[in-house]
Amino acid sequence: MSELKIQHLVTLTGLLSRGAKNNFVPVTTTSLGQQIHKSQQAASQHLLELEEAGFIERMMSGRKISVRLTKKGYEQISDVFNLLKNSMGAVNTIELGGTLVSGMGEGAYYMSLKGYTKQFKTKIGYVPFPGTLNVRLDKKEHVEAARQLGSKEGIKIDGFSDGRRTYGWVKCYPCTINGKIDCQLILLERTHHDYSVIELISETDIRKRLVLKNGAHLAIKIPTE
Amino acid sequence: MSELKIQHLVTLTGLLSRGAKNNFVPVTTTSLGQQIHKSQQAASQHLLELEEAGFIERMMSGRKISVRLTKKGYEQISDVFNLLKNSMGAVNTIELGGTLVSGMGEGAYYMSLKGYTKQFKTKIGYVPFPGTLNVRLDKKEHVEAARQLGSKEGIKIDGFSDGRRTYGWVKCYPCTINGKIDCQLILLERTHHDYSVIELISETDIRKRLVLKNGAHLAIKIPTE
DNA sequence: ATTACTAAACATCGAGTAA
DNA sequence: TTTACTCGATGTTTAGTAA
Repeated sequence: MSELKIQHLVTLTGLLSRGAKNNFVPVTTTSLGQQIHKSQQAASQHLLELEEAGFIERMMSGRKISVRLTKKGYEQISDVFNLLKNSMGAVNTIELGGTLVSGMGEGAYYMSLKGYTKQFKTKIGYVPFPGTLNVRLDKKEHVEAARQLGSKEGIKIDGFSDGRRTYGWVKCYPCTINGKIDCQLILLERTHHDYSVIELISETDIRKRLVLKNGAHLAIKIPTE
Repeated sequence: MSELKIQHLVTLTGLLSRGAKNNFVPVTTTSLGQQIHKSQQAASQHLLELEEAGFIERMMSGRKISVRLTKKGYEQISDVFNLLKNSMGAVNTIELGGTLVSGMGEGAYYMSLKGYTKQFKTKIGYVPFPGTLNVRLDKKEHVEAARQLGSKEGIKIDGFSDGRRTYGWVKCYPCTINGKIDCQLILLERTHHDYSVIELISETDIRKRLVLKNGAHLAIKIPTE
């Protein structure tokens, strides 16, 4: 990762933020210590060690110190920055894996109600094929990830009432199956305590398109942000 | 700086780069140890402590571990990233301070030679007012910064010969005086071993414009990059 | 005021090892 | 195989203090 001792990165960053990239800037070990939440003595030692390692240049005028980063020092901090940048950009998808199971058939019924289909048309752009794909998540961590998904923003289909009973909201999350088929993972208000089986809807009949039988394994990717 | 122990930042970054932002990802303490250049035991301990501090969630299936970052964990690493980002962007100017002194008068003579003025006109856009502003740098670190400036790229005015003698190159660095007047700091081949007095040229007569007497204090800012 | 030394307290690490 | 414990070695920080 780096020649730089990790503890010194903080100190180096403190110096950088004081403008020590190009200029010698005056630094007292006391103020630097406060900045890095360490003692005056620690700051003093860090400066000595950073100089020894060639990351900074120190210049004493009387008892005062001025410091600036060397090329090497700046490059080190820059390396760490890039590492962090790359790591942060790394993952913006949630990946789930599971087994296709037969639904109860109720999903198909509910999702084809006028109260829902009108909203689907405007909010996800199509009326779903009648019938949901039910996928059992086999791994603990995938169930947990699905639960986490529930706390994120999705496309909200509002609930409604037909006078006799009420129908809960549905949240849609665009995703892909096996990297090929675009579909929506839906979370239902009425079942939102069980994340071990998820439901997927799509414009076309996915079972037919992928020639899927119950027991087939599916990989589902959900982009986030 | 952060609630996060600095030593754990590396571990957290390692997890992040494995995609542990949204998904639980399987992690063995041995492989994590290798990734962060520490032992299996250290990695194990880091995970325990990171969980305790609320930065990650661990999930054990048998002897295997899956891990993902919590919101708090991601925010912490994101904070560090932003801190670094801000620090890195912080300073792109060199700042010098010094006292106005009377020049030898030779600067004025040399700079008004045809061999130079023709190049000034094309390379910095004007023919400088005849006469340079000499500024004595009073602080050690400013002299050092000026020396450092010499190793950077500037606008190069080539030397020339009039048949009897040769005249050295001049490097120009755009800068401002007291945040107001645009001018050029010039480094001369013939004097480039002494950085304790710098010379400034400008299109107009700076002494008059700023009503400067010898002994006046000047602040000079030189943008870099 | 300042830097930086010493010595003791504290933290971190890895070898060995249990489960 | 794993994870994670104990414990001795090593590294780091701080209090006290000299200069």
